Amino acid sequence: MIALVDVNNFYVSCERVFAPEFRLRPVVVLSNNDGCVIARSNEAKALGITMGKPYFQIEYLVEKENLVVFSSNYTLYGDMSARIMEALQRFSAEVEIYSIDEAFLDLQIVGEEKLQFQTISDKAYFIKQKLYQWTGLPVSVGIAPNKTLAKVANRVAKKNGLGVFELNDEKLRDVVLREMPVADVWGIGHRSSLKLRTLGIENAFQLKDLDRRDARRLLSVTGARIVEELSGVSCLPLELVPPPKKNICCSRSFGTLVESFDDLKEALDSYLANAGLNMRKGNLTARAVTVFLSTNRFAKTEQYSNSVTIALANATNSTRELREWSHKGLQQIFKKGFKYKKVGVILQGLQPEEAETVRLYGEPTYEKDKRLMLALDKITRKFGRETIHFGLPSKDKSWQMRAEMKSFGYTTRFSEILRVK
DNA sequence: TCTGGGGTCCTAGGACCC
DNA sequence: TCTGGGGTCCTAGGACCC
Repeated sequence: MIALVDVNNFYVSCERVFAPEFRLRPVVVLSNNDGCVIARSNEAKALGITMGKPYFQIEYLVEKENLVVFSSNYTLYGDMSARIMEALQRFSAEVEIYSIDEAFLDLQIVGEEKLQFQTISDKAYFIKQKLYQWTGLPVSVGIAPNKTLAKVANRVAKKNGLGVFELNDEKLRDVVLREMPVADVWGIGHRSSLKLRTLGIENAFQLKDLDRRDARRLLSVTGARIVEELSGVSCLPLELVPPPKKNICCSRSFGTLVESFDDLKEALDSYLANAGLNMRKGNLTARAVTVFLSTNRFAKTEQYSNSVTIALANATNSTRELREWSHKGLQQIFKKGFKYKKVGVILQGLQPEEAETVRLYGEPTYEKDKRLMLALDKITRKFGRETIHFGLPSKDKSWQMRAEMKSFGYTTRFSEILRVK
């Protein structure tokens, strides 16, 4: 059996671990720049706050409904995620980390556990209790014969008040699928659900019984697999080892609009530094770099957005080299007179460092770059991202993100450790 | 005033090869 | 007048996920 374990309202739950006084109040976590709502407590959901809601539209609820608001604190969430994932490994040899707050497990009762657990559900309750004890985070567990149905079961687990639900029996499965809108099925998005509606398919049970050829034609192989899985066939294996990344992207919206080329360049440099660090962490090199920028897409003023991709003669993981290319790219697409909201960089055609070919020209410089990057990454890891970077020390960084309600790095910085009064 | 960021997979069509 | 068959690689756009 496959179990899907996920943390309830993950970001909110992380905040509540260190601010238990907010356990009964409506809480939301905002996206970068304190832009949109990206996580909600059940109380916040009950107030009608939807996912992706712009914060300025619900700000009045702070006064009116005692709403608690946090800027996102990814260092905290990443660390809490690592704790959950590490803990899960103790309960199963086969764990697929699917997202920051979800994992699929091959769930079995093995060896001495037979004395402890009668059923798979018993074990799931035990896992749930232990995770809460060890991390302070509440999880839900859905159990079923395959991943798609485990997702379905997880959804029931969230609603039934128990936090655990096993979906094995066929009759029970059909009852549950009938209750489930087709758009809530994993892999069926907005577009597909509209297409399905034209065929009169409204719920997951009807989707399960969709003619296989229609499924293939309408929803491609991805959809065909979903239909199979809903009827109990397993098509999606557990991915125990994460496949290597193909692209690494880093971009941010600015705290205030940016007009000057130099400011854009400075922002781009900082995103590239981040992407480069990420790439080298995976021992990868890039064969192309894309730079993109855009004005505020919600503004009523004239819009401009553009991107350029530069294919590199040699794969590289040198931030210094990539920086030169990205500056050339930025120059190509920058148009004076616009107020920019966002710039970003994508490293593409990633391949393992070992696959690098010897350079015909410039090899000595590149060798020096490699040593430079090693030193740079070491310093960054030890002292933080702000310690050392390419370019001139900046003045005001008007482009930096807003994050006015961010909690502390409780678990990752000694200076910000929780104090008990 | 204020509206996120980072990914993957699939398909169709074009370019090219023998 | 008639104009093959089989394949790969790349890219853009669409759709989806958290």
